[in-house]
Amino acid sequence: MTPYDHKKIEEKWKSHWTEDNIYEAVDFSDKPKKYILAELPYPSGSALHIGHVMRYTLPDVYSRYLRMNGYNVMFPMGWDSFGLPGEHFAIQEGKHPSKLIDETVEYYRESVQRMGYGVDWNREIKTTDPKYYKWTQWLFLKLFKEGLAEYRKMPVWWCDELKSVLADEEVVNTKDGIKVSEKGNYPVERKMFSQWVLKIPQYAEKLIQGLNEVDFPDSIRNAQINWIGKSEGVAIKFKSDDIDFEVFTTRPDTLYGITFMAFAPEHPLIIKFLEKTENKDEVKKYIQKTMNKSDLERQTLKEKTGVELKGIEVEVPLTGKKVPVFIADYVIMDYGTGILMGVPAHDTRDFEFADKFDLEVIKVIEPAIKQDMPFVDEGTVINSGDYNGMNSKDFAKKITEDLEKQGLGKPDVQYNIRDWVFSRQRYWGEPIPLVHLEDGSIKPICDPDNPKEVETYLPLNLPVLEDYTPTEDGSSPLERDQSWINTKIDGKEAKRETSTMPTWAGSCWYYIRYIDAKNDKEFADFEKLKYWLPVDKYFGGAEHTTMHLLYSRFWHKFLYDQKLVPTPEPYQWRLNGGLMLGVDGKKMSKSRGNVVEPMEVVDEYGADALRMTVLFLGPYEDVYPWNPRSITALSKLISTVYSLKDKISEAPATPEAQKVFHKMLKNVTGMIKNLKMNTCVSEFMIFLNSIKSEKEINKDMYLNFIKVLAPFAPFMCEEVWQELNEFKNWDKENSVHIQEWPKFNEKLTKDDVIILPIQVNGKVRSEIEIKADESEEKVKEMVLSDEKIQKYLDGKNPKQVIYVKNRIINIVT
RNA sequence: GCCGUGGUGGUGGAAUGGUAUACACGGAGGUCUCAAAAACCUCUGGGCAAUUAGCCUGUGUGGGUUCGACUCCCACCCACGGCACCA
Repeated sequence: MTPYDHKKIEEKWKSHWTEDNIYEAVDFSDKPKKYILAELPYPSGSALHIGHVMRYTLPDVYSRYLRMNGYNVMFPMGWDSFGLPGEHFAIQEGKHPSKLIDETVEYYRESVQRMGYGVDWNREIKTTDPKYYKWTQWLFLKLFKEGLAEYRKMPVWWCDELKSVLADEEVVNTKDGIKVSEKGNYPVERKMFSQWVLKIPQYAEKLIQGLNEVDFPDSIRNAQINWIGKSEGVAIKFKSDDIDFEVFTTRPDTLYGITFMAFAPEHPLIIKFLEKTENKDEVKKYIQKTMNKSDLERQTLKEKTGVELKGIEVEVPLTGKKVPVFIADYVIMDYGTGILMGVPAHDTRDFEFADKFDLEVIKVIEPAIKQDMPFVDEGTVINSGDYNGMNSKDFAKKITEDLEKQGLGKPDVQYNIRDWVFSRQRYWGEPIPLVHLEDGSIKPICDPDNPKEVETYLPLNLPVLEDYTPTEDGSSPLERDQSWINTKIDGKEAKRETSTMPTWAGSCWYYIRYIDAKNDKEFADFEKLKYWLPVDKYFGGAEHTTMHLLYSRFWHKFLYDQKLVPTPEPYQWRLNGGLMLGVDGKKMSKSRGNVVEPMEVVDEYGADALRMTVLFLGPYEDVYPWNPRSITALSKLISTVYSLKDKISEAPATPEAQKVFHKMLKNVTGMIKNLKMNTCVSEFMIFLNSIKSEKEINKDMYLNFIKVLAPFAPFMCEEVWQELNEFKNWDKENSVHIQEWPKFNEKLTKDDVIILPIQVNGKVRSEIEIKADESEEKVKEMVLSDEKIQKYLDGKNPKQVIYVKNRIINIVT
């Protein structure tokens, strides 16, 4: 008996598989295609970490299963190597990112191979490779050409700790309502900057509608819809003497309840009102005070503040009522028109404001059941002229029509989603391929639709800067390289844009590049895209739900409109993976000392054992603490299977062994399809528990088991497969991983004798042994004559007897 | 507050409306051993009872549908995740 030497065996097969690229995905193969994708890692450590192992193992098992079932499977891998994580790692290590990243990628590739992931290495991509980011820049130029990229001076989130601006999505709320950076939880503040934005709101509707075409879990669908934040309502025209403006509302049915109007302090129309108002100084003072408030103050502010524009009135359309005008800090400038109609009776915030300023409250909707004000649900319309008595929902439609007829309003839709801040004043990113001319105009460095220009001017290489660290004032480190900045376009002096793109840029389209990774004429061949798209199954992290997953859908929809991709959605199906916590049940971190290094685990127990361990934990999407006992159990399982090869014989399997095998095969075949890998592992254990003490094990059965186990424990299974088949030299055609998945025999999965539980009034009281598929009559007869059951019947006839074939019988008395 | 997901032994978790707790971890006892580890075997939801049986109870709480409910319906409680002065 040879003990299982995981180190030697895993190293051997890793080399063979990689050298022969046995997991190659073939373009235009006759086999049906499956594109299985897992989010690409950003290399920012010494190797893959345990989170990656959690994310990649199940998709790998699944794609191996598909490959063995006759599919042309693509399971690619690449490196999201631009961006803050890599740059931070470089600063920390004191090395230049351009050097460090390549070393890091080597380690990552090595650890992916050590885990046994079945990747097609011909399709490997790296977002920092100029051959790759040439096309990232090209895509940006396409967006720019279509008016979806814009340079704008605007308030953006600035994080002093990270020395970087952040997109809305990269800023999160703490429990106390304070805004911090998503990466690292550092405080952020609003600052005015000139930034590049991508107009994702233009695709808001398409991004919502597209969710109906794909198979995403409700949690993800819901989170994206929530983030986009669609509200349907009416834009209503208001008037104050000669000043006209529009207000967005979702509740036109409360029009008769308006008792004031409120403007955001930043609103540009206020200047016009200032000339007329009686308390000009007071108003100016209020605005100044509000604007000077730090974001922190405004965020945590409990009480609403405001000031009345004395002497100014606004006329409410249809009703003709005149109402006072306020400036209030609870009105947000960038939502709707930055103005709201105050209906205190039916809006909690307006109610609070009216209460503080002692304003009139007019109830215009009567709830079915008496309730305190403010009442925000539907009810019966009152105090609204001719409309009284209607249901408020119907009234909303009616008044919208009436407003529209009189030219006083029209249906309108508003979205919460904001323009995506796309530039970063950091070194480690794709340079934005634009130049600024002396007259202030901005030009692309080439026309993306002119192949010759594209060939000449792209990629715009990132210059190698000795000092790449971020600047104190938030300007780009690229400004240190004057020779790079100063350039000429059409003979005119120009300065290059010095901002770079955010981490997200490269990952917006990487799944497209895998399809045609080496194309240097275009970003990808359309025919190949037609074959491979959409991604059939996409695995990733929940943290990307409103970032990468939304951003890449946005780019894809744009590309679809440009007829550059054949499908309206990139990903047909999506599942978010869970997390591995430390032994203590807390988030892994170096300071807590609870980090599990997967490569150390592989050294000690082998990759197969680690793979099985993370699969056995439970469902893919859940969060688990690391259990060091579990790895020993699964490592034992691997050794057990390996040692069983010494027991194989040509003698036919016993009927019992056959039954256990085919049951296991049937169950696993069904479960793996549904990605229930944890119960697959249980099935393996049940099978092994039942046969491991046999003196002899039938060779065919054992080899079929090895095939089924191969996606889970690829190294050990390859070793056993090669040995028992007596393949002397390695030939990729003989790999266990491209063998056909064994078929189970339905007949052999069925028991001949069944222990049938007997219930009396729904409670199990006894059981009898019956032949499988015994007639109902016979079963009933046997059951009713059962001694124990007779006791429960007490001489009476049962009212009803329900027999579920081969499963259960219930006697109702 | 709104939206979503979930709540099963000491722990991770299994269960097309059909014997709840498969499989594993942990625990208890045993075999082997001078001893320990490893390995193997038995037991392991709670309670009553106990040679054997047997009985009661039990999937967050309270109702309902059903011969039968972890599963379906209604109400509530709790945990986690997303959004949030979004008009």
